[in-house]
Amino acid sequence: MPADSPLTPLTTAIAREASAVAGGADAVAHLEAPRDAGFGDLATNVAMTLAKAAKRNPREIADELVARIQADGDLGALVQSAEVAGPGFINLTLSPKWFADSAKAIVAAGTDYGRAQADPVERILIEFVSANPTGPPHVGHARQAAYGDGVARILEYAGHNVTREYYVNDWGRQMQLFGASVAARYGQLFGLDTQVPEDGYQGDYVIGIAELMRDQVGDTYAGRVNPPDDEVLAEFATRGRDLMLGTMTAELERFRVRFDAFFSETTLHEGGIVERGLEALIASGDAYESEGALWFRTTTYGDEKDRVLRRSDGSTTYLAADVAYHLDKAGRGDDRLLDVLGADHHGYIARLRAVIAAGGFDPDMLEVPIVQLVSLTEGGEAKRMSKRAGTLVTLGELIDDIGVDAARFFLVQRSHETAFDLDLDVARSQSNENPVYYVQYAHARIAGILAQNPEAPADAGAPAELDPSERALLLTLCAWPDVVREAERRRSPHRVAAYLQDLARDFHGFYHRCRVVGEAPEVVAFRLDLLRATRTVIAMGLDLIGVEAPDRM
RNA sequence: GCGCCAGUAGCUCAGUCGGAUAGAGCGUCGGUCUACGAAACCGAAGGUCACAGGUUCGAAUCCUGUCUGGCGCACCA
Repeated sequence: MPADSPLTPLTTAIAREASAVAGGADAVAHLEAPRDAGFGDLATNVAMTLAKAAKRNPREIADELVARIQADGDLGALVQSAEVAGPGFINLTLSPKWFADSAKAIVAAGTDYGRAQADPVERILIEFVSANPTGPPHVGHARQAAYGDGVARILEYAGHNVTREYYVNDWGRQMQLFGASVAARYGQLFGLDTQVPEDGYQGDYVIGIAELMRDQVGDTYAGRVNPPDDEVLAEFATRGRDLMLGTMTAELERFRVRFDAFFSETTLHEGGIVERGLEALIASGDAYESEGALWFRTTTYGDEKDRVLRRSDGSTTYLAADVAYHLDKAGRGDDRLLDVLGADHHGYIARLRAVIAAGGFDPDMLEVPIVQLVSLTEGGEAKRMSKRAGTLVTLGELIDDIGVDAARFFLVQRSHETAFDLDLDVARSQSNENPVYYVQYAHARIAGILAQNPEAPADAGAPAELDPSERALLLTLCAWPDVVREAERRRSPHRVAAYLQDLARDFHGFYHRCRVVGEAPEVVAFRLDLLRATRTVIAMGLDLIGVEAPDRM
């Protein structure tokens, strides 16, 4: 059973009273942290939002609302004090009983706290990474992987049905060049003077692929690669792809990212699906012949210019395959398609929407989150990365360097819409300057206390007094369902990371001011609930961004 | 030239369905371990929210314009 924030009943009750004050106008009471903790536990500006509709002074509305809150039996018991401040804010201080009840409720909800809030529930297909199988995944792919998988986890947590898919660009000129490059490296393993094509793949990893291939087939092709014939090239391309995809998925799995499906571009060509897609576009009038080529009239759907589908030499473009692929995806019965693309592909969005629209689907079913670039900093200086020079940092190297937990945390820490610098020195450090350990440490500390099995009576009642740090911690716990909802709605895993830092900070503050073991029974009972609730929320939050929650560090 | 993303503290960035004195981490300075883990806590300094107009009782947030940076504008993928 999905569990709401303990604040929800309060919010609706206050909205109800506010509406009554404003003569029945619709009221949404937004409860949020006040500017200063000294003002109370929560603040609401509901009186100000109603001022216009009710044509009354906001302070007047606020005064009346406060009187009604104090007069109401149920609300009065939960609210210790309510006062009007500033232009019409109402500051609320809640009773210890409310805090104790709320902590209990969160503990009772367990891992259902904040879960399954999606409305409506959708079937969602998310495609991400989709790196060409001609080289190892690099840091940019790592960010897309951390983002895409984080979004997928959050969507699942929210209750959606999610499928993760990887589109494999295993067709065309790049694959041929890759095959030729592997063939050359393979030949070199047998002492042949075979050269990687000038515009081919020069990276050393191709040697590794060639070695793996030699392990598989021995010297079978040794006599046929100098120079290679078409059949041999095709064989090397196919095998090279499979091997590269193998290391790709192994690296991603190490990064805790798994896909439900890999969709091969080649199957679209060989199955005649690309041709069928083009025919459909011609039939619907969305494609036309001009200058010897076949064009997709994407301008109809808001693109800047029309795009070529089949070149004048008869070969099809990348877009032609993507037409087939997206028509296929749109027709599978999903409610929503997410294509996570890198910033260098954002010009492609209009084309993709055109495909969806031309296929007769609602173009709004397609969402294309763009992940901005990530660069690395080390020793205070930008780490230069070049594909040509082979100084590209791979996902595997990043993991070996800073670890999966730090890599995933850092890569989703910032909004995907912002280009950012990842400071390797900070990410590497196992000290207080590393936010991922800061959060994990809070989890481990709680586990340490709970391992002592402190005991408390079940019906202890609420403490008479609360420490400010107890109030702050519980109120932050109350925000969890909102954080998840925002992260889901806006496809923003970074909100989860930021929240975890807030929560860990509140916990560490609480830890330093409040002991658990050896206090009065009702105090132990309340604080144990706080610990359990915090541990659960931290563990769930970390899981949503693919980071582990250790009991010991 | 056109389009997308951005410009907020020394650095890296949150905050942008308009709300009180704009936040965090790191860095800097100063404190705190004979009690559940100091990978921690407490305090201090640090800002013309790129700039200029506009809307509003109220703007980092909305509108217009300008400047700066990244990325993209293929019969490449």
